[in-house]
Amino acid sequence: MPELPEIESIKRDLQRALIGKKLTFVSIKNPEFILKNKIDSLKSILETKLLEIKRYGKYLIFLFEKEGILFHLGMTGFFLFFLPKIYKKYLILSLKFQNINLNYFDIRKFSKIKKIDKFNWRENKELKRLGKDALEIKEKEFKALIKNNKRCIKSFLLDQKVLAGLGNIYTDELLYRAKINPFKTTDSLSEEEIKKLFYEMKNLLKEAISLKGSSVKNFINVKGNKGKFQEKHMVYGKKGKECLRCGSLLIYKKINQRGTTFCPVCQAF
DNA sequence: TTCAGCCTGTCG
DNA sequence: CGACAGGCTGAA
Repeated sequence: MPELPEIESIKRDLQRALIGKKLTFVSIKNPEFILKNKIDSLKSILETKLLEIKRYGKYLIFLFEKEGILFHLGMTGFFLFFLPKIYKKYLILSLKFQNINLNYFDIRKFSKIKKIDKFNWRENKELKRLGKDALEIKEKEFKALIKNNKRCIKSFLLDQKVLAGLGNIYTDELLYRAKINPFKTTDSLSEEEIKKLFYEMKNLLKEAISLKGSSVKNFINVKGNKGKFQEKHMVYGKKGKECLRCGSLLIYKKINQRGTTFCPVCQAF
């Protein structure tokens, strides 16, 4: 479910509420899930303070005094400061930070939770194989990555090993804004197009973060509220509708098993 | 590079 | 009922 802007929104909400607080109680509500994630126990973080929360790509990293915990929310993972009845059956983990309860849920159970080394958290196996974070990457590095590649631009943007953070919503929205056909190969892009792509990516992500992410179906933030960026979507989930720029009908095709919506005219091949 | 698989829900 | 869903992995 969540891509970079959603994870960043979650991170900011969690930070505001939890930094400096001591983890006083942990309760595992779905032992099979925790077992599958190979977490033997969470004792090492109990009774220690939460010092920092980081985001890298679509990962969230909680740094406690002695150890870190990494979360990847998959398609349908979410945190809430309360426990609604309707979500009880999806509850994985309950954490108590002094006076605040934090519950972690996952509907489809594609998420990942791991204990990681606090000091070298970036060296963790999962994080190490990610490319540069989409918010942090510099124009020069972005250019170099693109030139070093020759598959279609959509697969390139989606590949977390190259660029971390973009998912299906934001790649479609980005390619629409940059007026680039998702099937175009990276080596066919002009300097102009690459530059446009880079700046549109930064703007798109910043705008999405400022509106607290996109809530198309499941995404809710820590307080249970929806994001607002879905109101700004131009193509995602709009196949068959008219392009807001030129009026042509938006087309839907699959790329890498992912639904892809684009305007055949504005984003001509 | 493709494609089933991981799971659960919803929509047509 | 099948197709699809903000993701990702591992095997052919």
